[in-house]
Amino acid sequence: MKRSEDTATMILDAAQHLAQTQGYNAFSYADIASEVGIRTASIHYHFPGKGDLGYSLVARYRQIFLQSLTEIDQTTNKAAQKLKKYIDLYHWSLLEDRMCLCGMLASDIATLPEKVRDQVKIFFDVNVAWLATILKDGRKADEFIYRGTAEAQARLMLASIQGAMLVARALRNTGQFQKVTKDLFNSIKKAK
Amino acid sequence: MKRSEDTATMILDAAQHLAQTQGYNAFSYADIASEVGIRTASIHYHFPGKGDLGYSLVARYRQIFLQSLTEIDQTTNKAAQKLKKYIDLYHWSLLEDRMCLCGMLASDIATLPEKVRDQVKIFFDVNVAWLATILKDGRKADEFIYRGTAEAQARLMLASIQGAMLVARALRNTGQFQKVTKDLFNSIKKAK
DNA sequence: GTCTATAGGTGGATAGAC
DNA sequence: GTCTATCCACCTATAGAC
Repeated sequence: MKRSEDTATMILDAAQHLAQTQGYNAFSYADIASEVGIRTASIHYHFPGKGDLGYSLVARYRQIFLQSLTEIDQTTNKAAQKLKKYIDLYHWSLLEDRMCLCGMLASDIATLPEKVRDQVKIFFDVNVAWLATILKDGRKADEFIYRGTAEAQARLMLASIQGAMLVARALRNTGQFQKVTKDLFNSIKKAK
Repeated sequence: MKRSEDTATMILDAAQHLAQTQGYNAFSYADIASEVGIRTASIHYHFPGKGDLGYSLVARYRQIFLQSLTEIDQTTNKAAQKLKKYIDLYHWSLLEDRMCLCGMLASDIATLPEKVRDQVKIFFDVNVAWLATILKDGRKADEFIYRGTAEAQARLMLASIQGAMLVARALRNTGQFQKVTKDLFNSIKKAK
């Protein structure tokens, strides 16, 4: 019940938490209202329908995620370090028992409004594009070694990370995620 | 509206289809009733609560999946061939726009009854155990090459395959799944 | 075993007072 | 902007006739 921030933000925070832990179809306006400490009618004032809420949710998530990627790009030049920090982004989320928001929405994809679906798609495309750049740079710098195109490897890594989160949460075993992503990292890391 | 089979089976078939395409929280007894051509009360006769239905659903899925694995073991001795057929199991599912039932339930894990959760966990454990055996045999037979333990590699492959389904469905691109799993296969296949 | 009828609860959503 | 009050559709579930 944080009362210091503006309501729209508090609603989005609560909705995101619920969406990441339970899924799009498992939370209600009542759940959000209860977490924020307001009434459901107030939510409708800020987000007329659940579709609007979902759209704003993913749009904000994408934007913040993109900022994180930019920060990673600025803090180091080593591709291997960048990749580790990228994996950490997801790891931190998992430590709070949160799935990636878009990984979660991906499972609900058939029931999402078109505009929300598009946002999820864009999120994955951005991830693949960023990863492909890192992988390409890393191979050029002799840090990574892998067969095929950088984009193909990027798609494999995105799928593996999302799947690792999904399975680790089901097994209630965060360590599983760390092991899998470490092995994934090692599979392309060039031995010194 | 198949009337030839027994009702319980028809209910499970419809529920499984809905669960794999929409998720556990996105389908109702009314949806099943409509697909089967009966009333919701009839479903409650066979499966008193949704938890009972969910449990029976995963238990049957596990059993049928295990049969498929046994069949694979019987049709070939080549580890590489077995692995390909294993991936095909998931691929066929995806061609009908179906996620793996347990991958889908994994995303809904926080909202599932305890007994359903346990079934999902067992499904993943069975997958890892079977994959680990194949990977071990394949390495011994000089078909596969990978670092680390067979079990670690098995966990990576399960996560990658589940994630590949998740992302491919979100992007509405089945070809993506084929590419990713092919690259995954090639990453451990020993060149002749 | 399947039906009709219905209960009690919750879903997203709106009108209008403050 | 937030509230109370309310709407209707849908949810899971049960009782009892057939």
